[in-house]
Amino acid sequence: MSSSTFCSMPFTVNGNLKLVQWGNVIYSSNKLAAYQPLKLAAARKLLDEIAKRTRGSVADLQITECADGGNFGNSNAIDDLFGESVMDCVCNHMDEQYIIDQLRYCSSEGILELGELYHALTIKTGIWFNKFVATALVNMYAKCGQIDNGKMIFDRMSCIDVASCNSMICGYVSNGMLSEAFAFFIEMCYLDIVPNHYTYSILLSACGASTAVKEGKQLHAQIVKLKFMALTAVVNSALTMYSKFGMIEEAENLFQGLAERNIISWTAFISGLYHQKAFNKALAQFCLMRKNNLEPNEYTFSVALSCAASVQYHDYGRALHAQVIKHGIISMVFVGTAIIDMYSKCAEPSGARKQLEEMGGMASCASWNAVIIGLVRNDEVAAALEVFHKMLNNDIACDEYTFSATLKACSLLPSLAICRQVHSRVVKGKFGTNLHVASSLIETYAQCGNSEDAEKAFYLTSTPDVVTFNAMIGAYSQYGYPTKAKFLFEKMVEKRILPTSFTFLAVISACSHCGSVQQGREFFESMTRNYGILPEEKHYSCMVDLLSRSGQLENALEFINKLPNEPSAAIWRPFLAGCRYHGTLEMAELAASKILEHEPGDASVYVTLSNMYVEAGKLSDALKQRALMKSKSMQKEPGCSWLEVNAKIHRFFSGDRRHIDTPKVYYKLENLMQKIQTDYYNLAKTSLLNPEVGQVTEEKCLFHSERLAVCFGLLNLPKGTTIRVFKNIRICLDCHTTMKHISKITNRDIIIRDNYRFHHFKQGCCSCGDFW
DNA sequence: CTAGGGTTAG
Repeated sequence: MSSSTFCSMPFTVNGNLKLVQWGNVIYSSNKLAAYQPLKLAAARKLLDEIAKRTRGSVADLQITECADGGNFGNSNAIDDLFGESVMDCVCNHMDEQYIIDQLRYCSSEGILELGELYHALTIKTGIWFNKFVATALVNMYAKCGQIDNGKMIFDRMSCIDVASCNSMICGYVSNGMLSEAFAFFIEMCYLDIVPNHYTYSILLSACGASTAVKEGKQLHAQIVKLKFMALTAVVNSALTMYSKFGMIEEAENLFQGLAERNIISWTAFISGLYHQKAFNKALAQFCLMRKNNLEPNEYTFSVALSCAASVQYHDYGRALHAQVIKHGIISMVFVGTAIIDMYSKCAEPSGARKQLEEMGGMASCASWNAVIIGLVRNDEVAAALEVFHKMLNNDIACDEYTFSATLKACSLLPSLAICRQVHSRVVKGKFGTNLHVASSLIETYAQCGNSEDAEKAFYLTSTPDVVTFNAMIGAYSQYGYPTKAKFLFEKMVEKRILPTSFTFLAVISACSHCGSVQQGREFFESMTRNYGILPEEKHYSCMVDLLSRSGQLENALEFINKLPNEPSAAIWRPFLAGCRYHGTLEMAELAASKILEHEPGDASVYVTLSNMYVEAGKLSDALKQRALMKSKSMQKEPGCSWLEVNAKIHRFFSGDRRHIDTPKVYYKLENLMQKIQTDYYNLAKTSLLNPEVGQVTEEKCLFHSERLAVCFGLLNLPKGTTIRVFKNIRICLDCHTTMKHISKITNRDIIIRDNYRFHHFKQGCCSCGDFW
């Protein structure tokens, strides 16, 4: 093989890779504009080295700061490759080891452009004949994502050995081509090249990256046989592999058996524990490591921060933050993001935002995401949208996590207008078919009261997964489309997608809404029988709802009595709703007492009972409930301004309800709602993503406040009272919860009649199950 | 020529 062989490759000196000399500095011309400061620094390093080796004989060596390309195009030197004087210097002074070192640097930093330049240099100087240099080239291309070029060099090598093969295998693994890696391993064995401990290290990590448990175990057996177990790096690979498989006992055995544990061993084990959700144990190991005088690095801190975040050890998280600063690694993106995540999960979103600001331009998309998600988690929905807006303004590329989190914020508001705006960004970024984003879209449109768009988002996904199905089935169930919900469930089974516990909750609830008791029961039974899913309290509660709502109160009571655990308020509440609907006072009294045992401050129980007494003509009992409620309830949740409002209204209207001055009620409520409306209007206005799109006009008074519902409940207005319900607000007056989804009813007056039940609405309340 | 890390959806 001669150097002309190389010249036929895509990277010839005169071909695609244009090397230019400018001020005696060699650049790769077509990549120059893309040079980051890091790469410029690498070029400078090369220059310094040349200067050193030529002992300054190239007098006019200087680097020109032209990271942006500058007036580079004007240089006459563009096609003037390697000026003679420089080439002489380079040829005389660049030895193999230097090139190998530089190529290694390019590999670790992933600087393909500079690597290509060195490649050209090796051809020009002829040192690519050296097999160490060639191996370094293979490695460089493989690490820079150009595995094909690596393979081309490998195929042209006159003498391959285990090291060059390892480079190839490693290249395949790091490019996610696992089957190619294994095939190459087998091929090298055929060629009688004996794999060494490096080979096994690489392959073990490849197994960990896939789910090749069987192969991993075989490799483990081989490293034992080959006596590689004394080598920390090899055992570290195996340890990491078992951690990734979730086989934490195996990982622990390997870890305990290690004669010498380095920082990688500890980090691998701690992170294995983290993924097993053994957070406390992971943190204990972290402390133990520190006791053994091993200094954590950025990897170790990241995982320790994640553990602290998961168990919400706020103080420990802060201490870790301080340690990270002390170790001088605060500017590393991964650690910074882990710190943001820690503050987000420890309910200190302000700390998260502060860290994001500290990171400035270094912050990655994940860093921004972590802040947004933290704000959403802590109910700072408007702030979350604000951060998203800022992210767009700063031209940070959004990913599926960003959209999921932002859409979640929209669904909590809920605001259809903002949801639509985010959706437009989703489409623009081509994320519409991403399953995470699609699921979020379905959920958000459903919460914003737009079932058609939820449906559209669903049918745009070509291969919906379990979450997507769940979101859509949940939406159908919530919207009172049991037939559609059941249809989709069957489709899901047809497609061999295993339903989850949520799926069953949604379909049983759908059955409950359309009175299909038998079918609901069948779903409930098949859940455990056919899918091995154990019912949770939610499912039991849903079943009680199914039975009670259809009037099978005896069966419901029997069902409750057979429950494996002591029935909680969540079980008795739907039962009470059923009693209320079917007017069975004695059972209602039982349910009420059970609920109050668990939750003595639940005002809705008193209201319900009081209403039932009124209906039954037991006015004194009704008043007794009122008095009880007045003395006991609504004292919880200190600092909540809504409760103060509630209390005021309560005081205002306490006494004999039959003499309520209706216009005053109207006026008071109107004022109250106007205030809320203004708040939400301002909120929506400030968080508008694209101000040029227009003002918020359509849905300025969307809101979602359970506490408002409590206000209504406390009022307990008499028959015939008219309340003007603002657009899109629906509140169940029986259980006092706001309907989570917003109806399309606009500016319609609701007449409170027939004991607060609104039969002319077809949808049921998601909490108490009452049809309105 | 080898080993370790962060954020989602019902």
